[in-house]
Amino acid sequence: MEYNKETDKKWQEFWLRERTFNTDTNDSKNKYYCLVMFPYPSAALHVGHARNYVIGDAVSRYKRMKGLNVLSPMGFDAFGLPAENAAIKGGIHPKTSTLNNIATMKNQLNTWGIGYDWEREVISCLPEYYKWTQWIFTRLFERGLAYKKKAAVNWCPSCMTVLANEQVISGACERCDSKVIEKDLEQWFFKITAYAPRLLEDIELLTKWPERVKIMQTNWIGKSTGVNIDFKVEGEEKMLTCYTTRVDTVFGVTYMVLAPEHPMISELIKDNPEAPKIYKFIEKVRTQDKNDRAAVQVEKEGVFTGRYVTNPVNGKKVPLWIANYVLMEYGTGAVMAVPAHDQRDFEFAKKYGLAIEVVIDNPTQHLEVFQMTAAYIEAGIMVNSAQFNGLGNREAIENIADWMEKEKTGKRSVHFRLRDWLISRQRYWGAPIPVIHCNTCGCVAVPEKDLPVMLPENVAFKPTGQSPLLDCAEFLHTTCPKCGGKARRETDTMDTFVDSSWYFLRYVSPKESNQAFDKNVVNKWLPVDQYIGGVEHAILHLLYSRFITKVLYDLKYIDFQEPFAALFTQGMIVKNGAKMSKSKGNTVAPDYIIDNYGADVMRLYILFMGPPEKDAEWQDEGLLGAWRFLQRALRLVDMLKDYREVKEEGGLNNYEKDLVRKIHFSIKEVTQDLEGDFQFNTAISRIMELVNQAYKSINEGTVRKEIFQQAVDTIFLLLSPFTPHISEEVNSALGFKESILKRNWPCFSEEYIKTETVEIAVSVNGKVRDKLTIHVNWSKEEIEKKALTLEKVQHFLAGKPPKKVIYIEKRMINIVV
RNA sequence: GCCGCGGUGGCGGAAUUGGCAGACGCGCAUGGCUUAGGACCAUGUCCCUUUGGGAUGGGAGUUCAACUCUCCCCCGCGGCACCA
Repeated sequence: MEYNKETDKKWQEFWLRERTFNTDTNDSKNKYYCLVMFPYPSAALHVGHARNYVIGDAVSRYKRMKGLNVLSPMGFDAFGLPAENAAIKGGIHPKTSTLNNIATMKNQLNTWGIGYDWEREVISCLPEYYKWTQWIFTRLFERGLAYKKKAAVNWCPSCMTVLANEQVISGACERCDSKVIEKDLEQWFFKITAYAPRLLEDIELLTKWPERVKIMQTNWIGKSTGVNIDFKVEGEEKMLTCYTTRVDTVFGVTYMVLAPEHPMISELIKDNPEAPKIYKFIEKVRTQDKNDRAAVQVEKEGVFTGRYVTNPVNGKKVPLWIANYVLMEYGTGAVMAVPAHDQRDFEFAKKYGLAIEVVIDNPTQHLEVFQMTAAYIEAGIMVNSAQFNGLGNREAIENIADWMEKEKTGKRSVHFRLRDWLISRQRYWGAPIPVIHCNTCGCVAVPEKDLPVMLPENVAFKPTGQSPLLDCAEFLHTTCPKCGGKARRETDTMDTFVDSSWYFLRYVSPKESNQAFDKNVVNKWLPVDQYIGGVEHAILHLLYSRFITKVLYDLKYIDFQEPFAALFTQGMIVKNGAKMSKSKGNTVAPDYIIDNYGADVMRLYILFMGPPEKDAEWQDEGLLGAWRFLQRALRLVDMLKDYREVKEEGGLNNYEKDLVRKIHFSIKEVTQDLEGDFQFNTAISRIMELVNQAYKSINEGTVRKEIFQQAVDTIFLLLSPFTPHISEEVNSALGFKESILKRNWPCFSEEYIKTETVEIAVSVNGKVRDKLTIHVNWSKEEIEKKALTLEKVQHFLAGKPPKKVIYIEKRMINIVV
């Protein structure tokens, strides 16, 4: 039997014709929603991309054969910067290039034999989709969860737009790697911080998510518990609130520090003759790029405000400073400084000659301030802390917090590292934010009947730092939906992560023109049963999607709180030790492989190369191995066709027994591998062993045709999620009329796997010395007796009786001498 | 610095969860077939000083038995990071 490009084509057309992958969502019985993260449309896919879809397809095909009603849709995350940047360079409109790329990509996915329900295709840059992205925005806006504010934001000077916190990687833009600077700008935010506690708590519900993703989200949300303390500013009624997790050190405060961005600074220094100097310092810090400012090794710098504050626990007056090491975004932007027990404060105090006071003593060696070269941050005994002296500092944290709450000098408080999600972008290729600015009514959401706010196509979209839509008069000028007066449209567009934070809801009813999704169907089909994608989305996309899902839940549009029941994150394919990328020139193009070997060879190798959740090194020779294996398996089909009927009377002979056992054992193992954590690599190696056994039995003994046929049939049934074209071909050659997907996944019986005899290892002092074939009914004593007579064992016994004998059933016997 | 993941032949990787380390595949070697190459078939393939000894990053420990458990250390990858 031959396998070639025509085979691929034949079956791809067959699936299309038979509507094999089109799912009726009205029937949700035995539903299984298998979702692969929708891609950004790119023209040049490499095998690294292919891995994603091949894994998803293997899962979807396997589940179909298990009798589940599988929904497997695909779409495109089609807004975004690359198309816009390419357009600026090459002059092709982003819409044109994006739609072209989509066509190319769909075609590629088809040639790989990936089965999707293309009637449910979702393209985020088309008005019928982004209408509902805008609608979701207006839902959030109405609840006060979308708001505009002037804030210090991350600005990428190369992309000429703002970035969400999540898009800043070590102080650089995640897309272009330029250093991000801070700017004060009026921007739109989603109030994801309001959901921080739930986003954190509900991680517990995600039992089928990888641990590492959950940890990353936990860290990103970054909960910390501590105490807010009000320090009174001397000579004013004003209070300055600081946040600390180390309330045990509160008696050791010797100064207080504000972030340079702190809003009260101007007021506090207005009478200070040194004010210009202070402003100069603040300016200097703020124009520093974020990465540099955040680096630990950066010298701590600060300036005295001329003001003093009072520590409420002991009435001590301490100086108030401004310093580069305090962040406005975290806590309250004000920090109580305890140089004796915080390394940053210690360095700062040393540099500016500020007091240092020990309040936690080292139990093993008494601390003297003048001898200290670093802050003492270990556990210790409270000193100089009034009634708390003598306590361990760990328990003092709770005691002091209780006391301060009672005295009303402080209040327990929880802080999150998570920031609100900055969703506005000053770029063209995105969904317009559906808001109208009216001089009398203020910010007004565009009413649902006026959605979508269409993105005009005829726009000069050079990045200038301002939104390109500002230059489009017919877009900009409008009337206020409330008062009908002259008004102006919002010209910023939305972060593409807004588009992708709800697309999984759209697939179940993609053609809906009156609502974002059909509530009934969504509630039946979601949460997604299996979500598959790259680990690079561990924080951004997955956190945003969880957030939007919770918002929609609260607004009663859906009745589930988490969008993805199970998550699988596959590893990258690397070549020469590096991630595949065009710029590195180490990509491997699937087209070449498809042309020369066929889709199934590529699919098989990709799945065989290693555990799917781990990175894997691409080796061209590996393809050859997959090719050889499939040829070898196909030759069995030819052999079966010309097989002479064997006259065999009575029960099975040993060759037949071995083959039958291997058939059942393989089904068992492959099923287990697929039911577990998608261990395709070991599943495939099991099938290889079955093929090897088939050859062995046929070559060395006589095997009845029906048993041989059962072996061949099983091989291709088990292979079919991985190599669907070949499997369909064989399935049809064996006389089956319907798609192999309509057949049941094979069953096994333990009865056939059992053996009467088994070979066990015989070890002496834990070291294997010999083998022994035993009958499964033998008692431990019998086996022991046999083992002790073995020559190799005798050698080690040297005439003495064994000290101890341990028998592990059907595995080994260990003799201790 | 903190958190997480990982380290097994020449290579990708297995190991029933404490029970025969190296399944399966690549590569390599020898032979067969072939005008030749490829493909295919067969056999072999951890190392050594071989009645034996040594090997799962290094070192210790628990155990009859450790890739697997415990402790210390080294290396690689990923996330977070002046978070008070």
